[in-house]
Amino acid sequence: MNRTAARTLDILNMFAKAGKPLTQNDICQALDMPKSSVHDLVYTLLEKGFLEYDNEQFKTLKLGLHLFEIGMSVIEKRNMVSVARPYLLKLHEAVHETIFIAVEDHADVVYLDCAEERGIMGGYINLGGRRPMYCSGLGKAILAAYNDPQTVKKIIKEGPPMKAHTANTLTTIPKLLKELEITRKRGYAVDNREVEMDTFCVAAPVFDRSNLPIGAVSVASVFTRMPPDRVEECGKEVINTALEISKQLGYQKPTLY
Amino acid sequence: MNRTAARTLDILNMFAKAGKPLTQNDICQALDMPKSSVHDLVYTLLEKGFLEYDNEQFKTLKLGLHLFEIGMSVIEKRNMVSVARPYLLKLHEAVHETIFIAVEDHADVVYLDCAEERGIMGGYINLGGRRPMYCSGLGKAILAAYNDPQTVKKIIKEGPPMKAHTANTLTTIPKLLKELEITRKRGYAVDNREVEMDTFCVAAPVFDRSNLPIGAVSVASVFTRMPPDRVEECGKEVINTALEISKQLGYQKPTLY
DNA sequence: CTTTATAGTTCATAATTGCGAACCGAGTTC
DNA sequence: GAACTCGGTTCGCAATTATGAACTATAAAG
Repeated sequence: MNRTAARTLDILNMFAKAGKPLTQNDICQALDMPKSSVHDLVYTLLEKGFLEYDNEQFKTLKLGLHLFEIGMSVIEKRNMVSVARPYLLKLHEAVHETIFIAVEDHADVVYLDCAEERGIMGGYINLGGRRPMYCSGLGKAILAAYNDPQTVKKIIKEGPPMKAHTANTLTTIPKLLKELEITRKRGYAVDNREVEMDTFCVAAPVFDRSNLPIGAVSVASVFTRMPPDRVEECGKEVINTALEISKQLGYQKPTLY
Repeated sequence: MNRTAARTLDILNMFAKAGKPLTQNDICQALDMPKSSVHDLVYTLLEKGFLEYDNEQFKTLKLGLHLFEIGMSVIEKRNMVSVARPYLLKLHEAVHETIFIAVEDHADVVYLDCAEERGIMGGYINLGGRRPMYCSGLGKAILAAYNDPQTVKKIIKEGPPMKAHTANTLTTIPKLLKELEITRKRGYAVDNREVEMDTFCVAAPVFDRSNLPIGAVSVASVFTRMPPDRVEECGKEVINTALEISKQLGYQKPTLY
């Protein structure tokens, strides 16, 4: 790896994680780099608009708007999102819950878009944010769609060890595989308070023209609003929506899933 | 400037602009770099998740999802957007047109958020996208708010020369300054087909606690839907919305604007 | 099946970058 | 007001990176 390039990218990552303006010195400490080296890279990042000075505090830095621009261009080109949008809105109309669409990335799901006022979930989820696949409805929908224990194991092992977020979290691969078996039969995945005390989701996978799962759609709600018959209803809706999106993306197989 | 860092960032920019997967060779040509140098940097960008291989075509590269994550984190921290969102939705309810919120960046406005189904504007505008300030309602709202010809000149000169996008575009600084004078008196800015043949916008500036304009809100529509009395109506609404948002951000002065 | 073209990889050495130490400037403390 | 602190800047030599040329892999053409 090229050290200079790696350091440059590490600095960007650091700012993204930090969530607050930082000084050059903060970078030195966190990344264990000499001041003079940080100085040179920060200068370049400033020149290129990837960093800017914060107006509030003297000599503190933050990520430049330019990175927002680049970030948006990433998903504009992944056209699942644009194809899916009208379907997400329709699903939202139908169930009046927050709708998410996400893709797999390493052992996580990454939230790409939502239909609903942001913040109604208590601000837990940000677009661009991540969750481990094993404890997310979206993640389990995708994993179930692979229909292959080996693939599931491989994916999960790419990420950090499974850990309990709540009493309901599945923390071993056998438990997860059994749950995926049920998910496949049921047709939709369920997150029954596996990552937060009160959230409850149902989710279904989206396939592309090569019949591989490329993402998932979810209906996210709170536990108290989801008695069994409501779960069933939302499950049917989310399966339908995911299937319609899949068809738009060239999915052929008349769904045995 | 640090050449390695600059090249690394240039590669990211190139992918963002390109809008399609690229090969290492494409990079060599576009950025005039030797193959071996590109190779090293691409390797690092891949390792760090800033680039990934495209599944469709062998050995072509595209921007990694990780950059979407970073991009979103940029605006999460600029809290005007989160504060503004409910107001944008309310304004949308009131006027049933597409609502945008944008900030200034160099001589451009950058679109940060919208309320309305994406794509209703014919896909002209993407969140994260840019327009020159001089031919955008949002831009003119911000410029008018500075209330200082020197500042306006300085900002406009940061960008490329003013150029006509349509017959209505203002292409000289004196014309622009005169228009800003009218804008100030009227209270809202107008884009009367200055950048596209049929779009018509009204916009008003958003201020922060130091009473400086930090962005603007617009109602974007098409020319045929905007007779004078409708413009007046939307103008009043957008001024109100911008003011409410400004107040939330600590704006004090009871608005002489 | 040989040739040509295209894209990527490797490697030794020239060219650039990294870094310690010294320095600056603006606050704070004693 | 001397001494200390915290953040940033400068500079010359040691350490790392960049690169041309040679090489590999794969696909397309003859």
